[in-house]
Amino acid sequence: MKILFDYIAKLIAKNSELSYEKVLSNLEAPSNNLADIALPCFKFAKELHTSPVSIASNIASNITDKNLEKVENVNGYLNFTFKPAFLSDTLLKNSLFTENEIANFAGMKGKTALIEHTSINPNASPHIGRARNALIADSLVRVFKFLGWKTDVHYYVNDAGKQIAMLAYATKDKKTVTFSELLQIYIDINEKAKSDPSIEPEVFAYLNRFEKNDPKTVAEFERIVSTCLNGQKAIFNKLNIFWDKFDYESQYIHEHKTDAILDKLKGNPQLFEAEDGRLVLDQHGEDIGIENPMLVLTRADHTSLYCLRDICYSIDKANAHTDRNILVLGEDQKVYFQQISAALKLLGYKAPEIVHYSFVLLPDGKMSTRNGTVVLLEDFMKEATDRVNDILANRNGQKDDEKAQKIAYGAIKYSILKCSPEKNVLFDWNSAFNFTGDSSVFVQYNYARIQSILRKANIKTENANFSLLSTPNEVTLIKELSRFYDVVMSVYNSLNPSLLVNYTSSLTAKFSQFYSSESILNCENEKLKIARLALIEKVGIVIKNALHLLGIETLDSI
RNA sequence: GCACCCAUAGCUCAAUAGGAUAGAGCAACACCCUUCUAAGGUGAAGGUUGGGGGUUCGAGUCUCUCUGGGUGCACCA
Repeated sequence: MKILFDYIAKLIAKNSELSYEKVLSNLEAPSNNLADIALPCFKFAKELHTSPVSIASNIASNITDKNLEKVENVNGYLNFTFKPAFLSDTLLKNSLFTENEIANFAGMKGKTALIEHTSINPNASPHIGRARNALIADSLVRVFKFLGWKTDVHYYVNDAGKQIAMLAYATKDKKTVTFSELLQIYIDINEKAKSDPSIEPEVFAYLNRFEKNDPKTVAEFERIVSTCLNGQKAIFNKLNIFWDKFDYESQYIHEHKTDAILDKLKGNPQLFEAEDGRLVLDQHGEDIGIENPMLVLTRADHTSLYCLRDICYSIDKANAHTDRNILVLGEDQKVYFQQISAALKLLGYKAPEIVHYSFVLLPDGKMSTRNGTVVLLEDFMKEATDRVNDILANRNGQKDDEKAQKIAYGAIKYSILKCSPEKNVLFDWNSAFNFTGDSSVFVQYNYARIQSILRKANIKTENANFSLLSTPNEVTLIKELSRFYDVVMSVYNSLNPSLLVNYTSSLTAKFSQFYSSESILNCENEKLKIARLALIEKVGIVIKNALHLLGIETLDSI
C-alpha cells in the first residue's frame, strides 16, 4: 500500500498547494469501500482558509490520471479509487510477502535481541495462564527473527526459593520423583503446612542449607528443579517453543555475585540499613505506584533476597549489550518491575523493555496452583488433540496424530494470542473446542484448499498477468494481502502479536469469499486462471508466514 | 484506602499512532454442496461502545468523574 500512498501524495502535491510530506502523513487506506486511498482535508482548513469540502473538491477537479477510476470529494474527504487492473498489478508486484523480501527491506539484519520469557517457578506443570507468557514471547521471537534479527532467548530459573524447599522437604523420603506428581505434592504440602506449624521451620532450614551450599541439600533441590524444568520444557517443546539459555538464580547465591552490587550502592543516600540490619533501598521520588516504595535487598544477616538477585541477573542481561532487551512478564509483577527498573537506573543500567499480559480467568474465577483450581496446559493440549483426532476420523476415515497435533496446538495458540495482552482472557472448556469460524482451523483449512488447487493445477505462474484480476473480491483480497509487511512491522513496534491474529483471520476470510464466488481451476479464460493461481499462491505464502509468526503450522491437506 | 490495567451485540473478541455507515465468530433465523476440501459461503437480525461531564470540524479511541472486574501495595519468589 505504501507505493500507492506515494503515488497519490505526489499527484496531490503536483495539483495543489499542499506539500508531498504533509499529504503523505495524512493519507489513509479506509477499511470501508468508499475509496482505495483517502485524504481527510479537515486539518488543512485553517491553514488554507477554506472549508474542507472545497479543498477536497478543488483538488479533485484538478486531478486527471489514467490509473484512477474516480477522484471525488465526499464531505471533506478526498477519495481516490484506482482502476482495478492497475491496483492489482501494482500491489502484487510491489508488496513484500516472503521472509527474504521482508528482512532485506526492513534493514535490520544482524541486529540482536535478548528476550527473556516464561521463567515460571519450577514447582509444577504450567497452567494455561503461564502459557500466555510463552506464546506471546515466542511469537515476538519469531517476528524478530523474520525481520533478520539474531535472537537470544533466555529463561530465568527460580531454583532457590521457598517453594522448591517445600518440595524438597516433601519428597525427602521418596526414591524417585516424577514431573506429573509434583503438582499434587505441592498442593498437599501447602495444605499440610497450614495445620502443622512444625513444617515451616523445617522448610526454612532446608532453604538455609541450600543457600550455604550444603551438597546434600543442593542435590535435593536440583532433583526437584531438573525434574520440573525438564517436564516444563517437554511441554513447551511440543508447542515448538524453545530457549537458547537457562539462567539459574542459585548462581547469584552460591557465587556471591550480589556482593558487587551492594558495594556499588554503599554510600548511596537511597540505601539504608534498617534497625535489624536489613539493607533497604528507599525509592521515594521514583515513579512507582505504591504509597511507600521500599525495596528490601537483603535479610538482617545481609544474605540476598530475590529482588537483589534479580537486579544482578538484569545487569548480566544488560551487559550482553544487545540492541534490544525484552522481558515478558505477568501483570502481577508490574509494580515489582517498576522497582527493579528504578534500582537498575540508580546503578546506571537500562531496564529491559517490558511486555505485560493479564491473567487467564476461568468462568468461576481465578486460577490458583495452590488450590488446584487450574487448567493445565498439557491437559488442554491432550484434550484438544483427542477431539481433533475424532473429527479427523469422522472426516477422513482415520485418525492422524501428527495432523491432529498441528491443528489442536494451533487452535490453542490462536485462541490465546487472539486477545490483546493487556486484557484478561476468559477460558471456558465449553467453547475452547470450537473449530469453526474465527479459529486457526479456518485458516489452516483454507491454506489446505489453496495447496489442493495448486497441486491440481500444476501450472507455472511466473508470467501471470495480474492486471486481469479486477473483480471486487479479487481487489479486496489483494489489498488485504498487501498489508502483510505493515502488520509485521506493527507487531514489531507494538510487541503485540494479536495484531497478526486479526490480520490472518481477515485475510483468510477474504480469500474464502473470493474462493466461493470465483472459479479458479474451472475458469474459462486460461490467462485469468493463471493470474488467479498466482494470486492464491501468494495468499498461501502469506498465510503460511503469518501462521509461522504465531507459532502455528500449516498443513497441505486436512 | 492508594496506584496501574480493563469495560464494545445475548456470549467471546476486533476496530490499522481521533476519521466516514463500530466489524467478525459463537448462539438463534432463512437460504446455498451434479461445480476447485461445506471445519465453507450468502441474507436478515442483533449496539445510547458501563453511566455522566469535557476537549475537537470529528471521540469506542484523548481528559475528568462515578460504577463494575483484574492486578499490586518493604524483610515472599
